[in-house]
Amino acid sequence: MTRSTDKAEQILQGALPEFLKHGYACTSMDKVAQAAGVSKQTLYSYFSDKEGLFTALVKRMACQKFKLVWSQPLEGKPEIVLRELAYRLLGEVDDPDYLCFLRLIVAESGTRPDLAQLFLSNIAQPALKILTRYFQEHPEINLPDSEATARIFVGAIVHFILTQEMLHGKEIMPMEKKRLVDSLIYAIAR
Amino acid sequence: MTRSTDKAEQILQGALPEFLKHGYACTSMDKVAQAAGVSKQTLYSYFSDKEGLFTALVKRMACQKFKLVWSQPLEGKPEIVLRELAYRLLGEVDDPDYLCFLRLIVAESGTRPDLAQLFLSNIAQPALKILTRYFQEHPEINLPDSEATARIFVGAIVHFILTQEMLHGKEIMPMEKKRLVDSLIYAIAR
DNA sequence: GTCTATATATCGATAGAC
DNA sequence: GTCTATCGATATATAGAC
Repeated sequence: MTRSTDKAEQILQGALPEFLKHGYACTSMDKVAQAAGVSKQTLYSYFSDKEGLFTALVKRMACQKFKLVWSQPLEGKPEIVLRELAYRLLGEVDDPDYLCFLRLIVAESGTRPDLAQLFLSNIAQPALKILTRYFQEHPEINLPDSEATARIFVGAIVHFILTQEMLHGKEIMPMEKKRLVDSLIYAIAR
Repeated sequence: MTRSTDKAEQILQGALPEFLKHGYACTSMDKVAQAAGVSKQTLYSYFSDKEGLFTALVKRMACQKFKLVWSQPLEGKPEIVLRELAYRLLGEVDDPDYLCFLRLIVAESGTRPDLAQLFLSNIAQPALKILTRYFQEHPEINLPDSEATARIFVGAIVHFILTQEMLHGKEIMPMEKKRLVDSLIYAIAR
């Protein structure tokens, strides 16, 4: 690893919390420079402009920091595996940075569709594929459409995170995780 | 209706497409004034500042333009009713403004939790309540938890809209609406 | 009440010293 | 290569003419 990539890393690490907290428009290059401990000119020597820095940062987050880590393959009794999987997904939002990252992707998806698709192909799609494959390899669950059912499973959980955590529904329309997971498993693997 | 509220209406109508298209930060008061056909000073005579205008606009959208309209109560055979309901929800995103509105709510939910909660209580929660009630009044579907199941139903559809339309997943990981709806009804009302 | 003109601040990006 | 200083553009918000 060369010295220049170290500096780039330093910049990206400084920029990360700024963009996560304030979003693209409300993050200034001055703040990034200050947070990274370098001058503004150094920023522009490593990244072409604000857009380039942001793009590099989102790629880094989608490919490293928030990359889906489902190391071990799914094996075992459906009710156990699906319950374990549901709680693992629900647990990801215990990281506040992850919520901010999701918010950022949605917020910028209108003007930066390529970043949204990068998120999908690196995070959402792998999860769906693993789950789809599990359904296919366990015909005892007897599903008519493994892929569509995988989307229902993931969708119910993502929607729960969206409403409860991201949109602050916890306080006005609370729902216990256990009730959602129980009903989800009843619906799919009863 | 007084003359002043007419003018306020005119401003809000001009501001609507600007905020929907560009988001809060990238919408300038100059552009709003131009779009509404009034001077900038008139803006500030009807609204205290940019924040006040934006808040009033989101309230208007949540209470009027995008308010959930489920006039007729849900009645009939579960498979028919649920299918009809699913397609009605999926059809709402044929309005591009609705997608932008959702994006805006999510984008600003970090710094404006009150607006996110306004969206939930005026749009998301009523939908869940109506569906929950339908489940409760149709015990032949035999669900262990009506409220949790309603969240699964709505969640699967919202997640579909989120990934396919908002995050532009249509092009890289397409899924037919019919497959999702079929599997959803199989999972819940089989 | 409404418009033109402007005050003040901050942004992204750059030029020049070392 | 890195920093300090600054340019030009644009933002919110306001003051004064009519």
